[in-house]
Amino acid sequence: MDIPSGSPTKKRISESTIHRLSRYFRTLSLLEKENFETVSSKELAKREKLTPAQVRKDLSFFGSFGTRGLGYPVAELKAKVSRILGIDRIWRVALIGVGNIGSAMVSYKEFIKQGFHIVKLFDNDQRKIGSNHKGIIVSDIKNLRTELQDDRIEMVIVAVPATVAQYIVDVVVKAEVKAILNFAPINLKVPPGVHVRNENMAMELEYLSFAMVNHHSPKGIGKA
Amino acid sequence: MDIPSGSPTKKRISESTIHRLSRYFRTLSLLEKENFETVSSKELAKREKLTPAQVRKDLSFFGSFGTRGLGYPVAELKAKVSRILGIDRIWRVALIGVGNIGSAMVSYKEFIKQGFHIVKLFDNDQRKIGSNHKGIIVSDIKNLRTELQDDRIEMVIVAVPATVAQYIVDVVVKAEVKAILNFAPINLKVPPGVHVRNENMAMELEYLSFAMVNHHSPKGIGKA
DNA sequence: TGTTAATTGTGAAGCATTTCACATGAGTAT
DNA sequence: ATACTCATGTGAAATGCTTCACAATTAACA
Repeated sequence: MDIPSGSPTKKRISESTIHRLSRYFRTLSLLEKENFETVSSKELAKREKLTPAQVRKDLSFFGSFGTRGLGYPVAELKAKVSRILGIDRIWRVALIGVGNIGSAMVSYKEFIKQGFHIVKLFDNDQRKIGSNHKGIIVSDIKNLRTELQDDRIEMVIVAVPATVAQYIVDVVVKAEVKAILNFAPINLKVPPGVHVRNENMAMELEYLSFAMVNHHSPKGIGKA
Repeated sequence: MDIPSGSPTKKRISESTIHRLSRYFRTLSLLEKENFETVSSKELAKREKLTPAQVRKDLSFFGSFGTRGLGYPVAELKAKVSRILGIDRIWRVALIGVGNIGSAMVSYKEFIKQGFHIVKLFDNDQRKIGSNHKGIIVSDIKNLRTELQDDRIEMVIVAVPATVAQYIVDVVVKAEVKAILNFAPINLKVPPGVHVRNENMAMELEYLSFAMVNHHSPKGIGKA
């Protein structure tokens, strides 16, 4: 339906392409608010600091969504991209660990905007269990496995200390959750078929640090 | 001492290599705690789910740190990597926007561990200005430019609403700060020579979403 | 209705990154 | 000493990603 039919060989789509699709989605939402009817690959590229060819190639992996001479219909393309990313629906998400980062994530607007609904919170701290965060009552982590299953949770966000993250994830895996966003700074072990993405804010600061000490100009050719 | 001298052609180092160096650094810290004297590219690769060749190639861009037949000396390699990344020193960081994410970042352990010291906080909310977060008094954002300069801030973390992020960043740029970690979901415009990295947690959830709807798991999660 | 201008979609070329494969050097044991 | 083993460092091959360049297609307008 969305992918050109008669293509039996599912090409591997690169991680970079998917990340760019996320960015296109965000920009398309903005363009929609700005009342653009259509947008060219040129304009989209300009806003994302990419080449027009890159934009067209990314989209072409999934179909032909534009009109030659005109560009892409904004609303329609946005719908297609959200379909491709799988965010044309609601995902039921649980957050494990209501500490500093966890609390921030409960209120993180970008999640809700894109269909990620945090519907359960877990913690092991008696002072937090039973308390209310943005309308959600914190559950005891003792019941993690059963509650994840009973509530048909599809994704979890792990925001617990590194020391217990693997233990928690083992339980999450037993509850047959197949997608994990991990904030703990460790390499989690999961069986095949379970997807893990790591979020580590220090890595981006480290990149900045590297860039600064090497005097790389962001655009350009190395050394000043 | 660090980079092979007499190499006039500074090869461009890829973003992936830098990110992997961050990961090596973290793993080397762990290995050090586990009392490993040396580590082979094979072992490092296993822990990071990479190939040994990848590890060796990454390191080889910066010098020869290993001993044939033996591997790499853990403590020494860790020191070299931290030198390469520029985290063998303290960076003076300011955090702008003490909201949900901002507050979480003040307490984020990975920053301190790697030399990123948040020494200033800014907000525009009168109720927050003057309050104390982990020993730091929140400053009025009105004084942003002068205080950034007076306190010799080298990096800023922008955790303000998207609507005001560009305005804030313009001030930050005027204060001659050259490195920005941006949590606002917009594409910031900065002049050449200013480094920006974006952090958007929703993007990783979107990647998970994509992975789930495309790549069915081996055991088959019943989705049609 | 024909001509012009715009912009897509896409093979192919051009780069960049990863992996291979092996010579090389270091340590160890006899 | 010599032989043997291990694991690095690195050109070269393989793979993957981005950009180019242009035919194809559409809208606008005379």
